[in-house]
Amino acid sequence: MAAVPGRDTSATPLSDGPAPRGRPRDPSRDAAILDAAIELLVEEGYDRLTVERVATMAGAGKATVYRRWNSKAELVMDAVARIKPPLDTLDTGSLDGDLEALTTASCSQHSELANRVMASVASVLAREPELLDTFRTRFTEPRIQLITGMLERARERGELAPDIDIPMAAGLLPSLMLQHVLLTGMSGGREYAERIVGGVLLPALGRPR
Amino acid sequence: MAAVPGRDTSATPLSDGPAPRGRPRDPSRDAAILDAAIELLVEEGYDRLTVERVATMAGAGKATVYRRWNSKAELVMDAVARIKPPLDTLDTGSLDGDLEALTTASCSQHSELANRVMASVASVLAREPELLDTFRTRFTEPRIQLITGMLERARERGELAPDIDIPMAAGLLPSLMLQHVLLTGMSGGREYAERIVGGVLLPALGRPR
Amino acid sequence: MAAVPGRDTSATPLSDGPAPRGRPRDPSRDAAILDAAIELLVEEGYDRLTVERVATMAGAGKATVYRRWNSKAELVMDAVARIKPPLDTLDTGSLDGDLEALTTASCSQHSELANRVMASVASVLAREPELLDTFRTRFTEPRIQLITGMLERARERGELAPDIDIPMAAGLLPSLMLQHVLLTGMSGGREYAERIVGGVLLPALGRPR
Amino acid sequence: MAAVPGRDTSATPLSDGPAPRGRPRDPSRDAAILDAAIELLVEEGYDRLTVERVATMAGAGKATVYRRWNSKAELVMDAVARIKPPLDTLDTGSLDGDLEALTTASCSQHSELANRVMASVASVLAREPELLDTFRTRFTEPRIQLITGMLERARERGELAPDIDIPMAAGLLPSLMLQHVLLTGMSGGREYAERIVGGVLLPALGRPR
DNA sequence: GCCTAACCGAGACGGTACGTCCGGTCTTTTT
DNA sequence: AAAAAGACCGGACGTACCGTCTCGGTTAGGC
Repeated sequence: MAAVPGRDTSATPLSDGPAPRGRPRDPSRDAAILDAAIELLVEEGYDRLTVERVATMAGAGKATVYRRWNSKAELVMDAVARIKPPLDTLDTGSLDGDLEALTTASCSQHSELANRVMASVASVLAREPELLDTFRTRFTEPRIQLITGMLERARERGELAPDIDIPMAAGLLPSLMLQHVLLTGMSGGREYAERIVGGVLLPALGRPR
Repeated sequence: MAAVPGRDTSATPLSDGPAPRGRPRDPSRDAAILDAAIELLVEEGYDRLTVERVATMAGAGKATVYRRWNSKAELVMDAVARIKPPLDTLDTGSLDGDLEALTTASCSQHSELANRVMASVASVLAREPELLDTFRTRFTEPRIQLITGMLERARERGELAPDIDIPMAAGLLPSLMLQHVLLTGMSGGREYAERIVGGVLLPALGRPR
Repeated sequence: MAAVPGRDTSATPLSDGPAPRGRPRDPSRDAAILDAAIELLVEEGYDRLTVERVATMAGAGKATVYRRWNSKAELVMDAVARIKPPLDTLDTGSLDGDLEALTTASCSQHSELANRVMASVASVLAREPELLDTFRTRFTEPRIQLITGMLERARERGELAPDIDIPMAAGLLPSLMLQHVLLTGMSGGREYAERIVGGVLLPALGRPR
Repeated sequence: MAAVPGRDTSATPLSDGPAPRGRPRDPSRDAAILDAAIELLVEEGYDRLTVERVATMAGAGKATVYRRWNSKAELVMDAVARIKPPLDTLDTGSLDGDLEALTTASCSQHSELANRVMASVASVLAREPELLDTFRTRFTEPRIQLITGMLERARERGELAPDIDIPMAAGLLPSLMLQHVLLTGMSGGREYAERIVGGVLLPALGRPR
């Protein structure tokens, strides 16, 4: 597999080359820089975030940043990819239980942050296909996969009609939550998540209202 | 109604004050500048768009731009607000007919452009509540209103169950289309719009699949 | 003779053309504008003086200024030319008396102002030969002529050796006074003028110290 | 001695402070920028000179210019101060020899250039006392000092009457040469310099014509 | 235990866009 | 037709940021 886009790992190759010489990179700088990037991204948005400030906040020099990432865009993308989904797995044994857990997760502070970041970053994605790919692979798809898995388990248990369009239904909740943050600037809260699940998602899954 | 945010109309007040003195603003400059802004926004994205180039393309001076808008962000926001929805009304007399027209409109080149622009602009909206407001009032809500109207007419005709969550359902199609553009960089095409309508929207409206 | 450079008199021709139609120019605007120009020139210098401010101070519009002068430089030059020498004639009947009067005039507030203005305007003169000509004809030469006349009368009275280089000697006092203002920013005062006359001018005229 | 006004030396202190950190300023940029500034100043004059062009000619960025000087005015002043007098010393052993050398120097191309630059810059000096001070200290006074020294040596040798006003006499030649350039736009040439020395300076020094 | 290469923070470098201001022109209404 | 007012184009100013480079100083090996 190719090297992960958005990250310059030239000095710390996985496949050991001709033996690394010189002082090795300080791995603690990575975390410090990415944390600072996330913080600024959330507080200020993509275009107010400056590499200089990220470096300063991380107690690093600009060169240390650019040694690891080729551009501001790649740095930010990598920072975003670090945001872990709120739930790793989502398996309570029943669709109703899973949906309950999903509802809770969808309105968590963590999810709101993810949505804000997504908004910040949309303009870059729109013109950098490579970064879009990184972003999808490392950020969006894991989240969608969570719901897709949930729905597939439900189908296997016979809780879902066999003709439900699972990939589409899986995108429904995240998409509407993102839309809401984009258009109001605020999280919708648990109330809003419940309204989506009850009013739109369940009917779309062929469940009675 | 209050003055529209994102636009400096100080020299052309709607409510005629103490008689305007001096040379009036040339309204043709507004159109020329906004058109240039939209063109650049679509071609280059928000942060590659420069005010200088917008002005030059419009055959205007930078001062003429900044006399009307206080910043690049406000200019762009106003330009976006000028994008008209592809359909002004959507009334074929039946829900099925309306949905057919909506499907067509949702995957039109025009809608795709609007979604791309929305992506370009999301990062600015995220940190400027005033601009977000302008944007919602003049761009998003008219679009949502179109679908809301359609659904309300359907309900009046008895084509919809009375307990359908219309506002939520109205956001469904645009939200998923935007999501798709954001995450793939391409329009989904008519195919994708049909899949949303058939697989998610109709069920959510309580219609048989 | 050609029209005086630095002044656009096209609408008030000396040689009566095809009879002037419409509203005649308001001659009071000329004075108001030139006065404002002088004031700003002295207070702020040539490059901080703006035509806008001159017009506003004169209670005029910019067009009224540009109808009369073709450029800021010409306006300023014309304003400078309006500064009258402190003494029109200088004839007490004896060289000593004339020199006394000259000394007094040379350190007057009026002369200091003229020198400041000269400093302000030097940079324009250096690259606009036409304006330099206007300036010499209407400002510098009348002043030099005053002293030249004084020295010629002295020679006729036999108070001067016949081989004195009168034009050169005539420039001596103004030149050193200007130099002083240029290099110190302040007038030298009567003391300084007396020192020039006694220590340099009189000896140069072949008079005993 | 205090820091030289008109120059931001904050990053290269003469008195070594707490050890300089980061990449040191490239001294070659100073020279390149100042040379470009002088060239443009002579060719175009003060107000046609633009910082952008200076930077481009020097192969520098605007930031590099503004890191060193706070404004165009300070940059130009510093550039002027770099112009070296055509003669460092002036000592032939006799007053006549020194005067001969001075005459030659006074009508050199170099002196004319200095006078043109002085004219360019006079308007800024008139309103910025700090810059005037820099200018005097680093440009005017060294030149005057040359002649003052010459006259003092002559006095020691007994070639001058003891009551000659040396500072005043020292200013005579440069002042009249500057005046000439200012008022004619051309150098007077050797002829004019000789006329000053023979017709005004020598008599003022009490020497027979 | 020293040598050397690559790291580190700091910050200067070339380039480019921002938003402001001014010169000179043009277009309104009013006189 | 001239007046005041002020919009118009063009272009310079001084600031800020991106991505690169260069300092002095540090931290691993390899010898």
